[in-house]
Amino acid sequence: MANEEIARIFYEIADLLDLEGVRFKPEAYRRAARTLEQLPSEVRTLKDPQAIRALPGIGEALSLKIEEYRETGKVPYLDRLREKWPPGLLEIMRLEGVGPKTTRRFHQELGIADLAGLKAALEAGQLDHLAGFKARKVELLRRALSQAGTVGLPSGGGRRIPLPEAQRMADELMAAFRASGVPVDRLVYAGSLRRRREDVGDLDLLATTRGDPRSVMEAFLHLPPVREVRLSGETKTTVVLDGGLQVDLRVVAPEAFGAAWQYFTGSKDHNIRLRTLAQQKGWKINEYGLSRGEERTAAPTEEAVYAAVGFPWIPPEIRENQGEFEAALEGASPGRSSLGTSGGSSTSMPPPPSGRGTSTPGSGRPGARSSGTWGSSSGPRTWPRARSGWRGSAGACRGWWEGSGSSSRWRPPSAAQRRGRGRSGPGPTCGSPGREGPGGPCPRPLARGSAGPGPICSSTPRMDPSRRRV
DNA sequence: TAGACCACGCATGGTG
DNA sequence: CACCATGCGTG
DNA sequence: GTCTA
Repeated sequence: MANEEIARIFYEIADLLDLEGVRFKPEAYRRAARTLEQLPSEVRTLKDPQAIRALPGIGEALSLKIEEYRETGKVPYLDRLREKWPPGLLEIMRLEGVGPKTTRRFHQELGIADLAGLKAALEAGQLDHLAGFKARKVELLRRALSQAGTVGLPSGGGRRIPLPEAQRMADELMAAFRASGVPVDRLVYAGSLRRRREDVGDLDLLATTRGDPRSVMEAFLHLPPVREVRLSGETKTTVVLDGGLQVDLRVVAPEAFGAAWQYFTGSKDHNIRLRTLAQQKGWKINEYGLSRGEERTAAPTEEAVYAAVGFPWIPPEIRENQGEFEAALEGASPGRSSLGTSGGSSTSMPPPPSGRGTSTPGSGRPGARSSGTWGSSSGPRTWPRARSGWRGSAGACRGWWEGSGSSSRWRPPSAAQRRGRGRSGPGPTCGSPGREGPGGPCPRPLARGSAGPGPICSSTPRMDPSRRRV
């Protein structure tokens, strides 16, 4: 019995609980599901209940359910939930841009129970009478629906690609991006690719610039392989490539590079843990740096982020909240050693051989190496020294600086800028059919090969069916 | 056993 | 028009 | 739901 199986069950329970509007539980189930998925493949099948109970995010109740499933092949709790909701609702909820709230409204207010019903209601114009649903949203829904039919759930969406392939695509994309001549200072990849997961669901790129991030976004949107623009703002843009791969780009000021890279690399659970730990020390961490009250500390390096919370730099490969924090403390405190023990793995420890050096600290730019020796598989690794007392420039690291040197001027991303976005900005998503967004036409309108009467920018694979995140 | 449960960006629609 | 809340999404 | 104070 594969852990994946249980993970899927937990994901489904989470979705159903979401439908019910339950708070916190859904995330708890997903957290547990992610933990199960990440167990080292050699241990795909766990035997000792106690060991399971010790895994992060899995407590009394969930370990019992696991045990239950193992012995009876069933999880009654899930069955009960399933009885309460038409199965079609889950399909609806997986539509792009449609979440639990919207799904429940469809069901409760319009009696919609599945995709077919939704489509019918859409064509009958029933959605127009739904509060909060105006032309724009209806159009987006129409798009999502048309895609669900074609590329839909089965294999089209949610496909994860093997690391090597993802690496190639990232390299190519970054090269093309650079070649476009944008004024990006640093350009690196993050996410599960940087964590060297076996396969990745999307690409995460991070760039820094001292100039106007909008011009960076603009250039990105027009890269050749970009098929569709899902959303695009001043600091964050999401596109879909021709192959169906989603790529997220974030742009921050150089001063925030470390914080942003850390955040964007994840994993989610690692980030939450780190931020929670920071919280306990009175710090707040976000992708722009650290803050404590009015006090603000930028974070040009990842080290600075970890150091603020009292940790050495942690290699991306083990950032899964699977014991790396505990291990880091042991390694850092004189006297003890041995990682292992805690809960799961911490196995995949030794980073890839420095061979293609790109991966770890440098990610494509070895010069960015922010740490000492973490290579050579042998011996107790030397955790990079945590530099404490590091202080960055004051002021939030959001927005960007105009000009440079002492004359540089801080420009927060304000409403004024959004207004000014007028003709030159990226503009919202892809304009609705008939019109173009303020930012001009979508790159590659009418994607080639997009089956069906696709609205602009159509044909996009969907997320993983189980809504699992990278 | 009570209480907390990360932190944020973008798009949309509603309000004044 | 500016502003805010909401929903969905990212790690 | 889990976890911690």
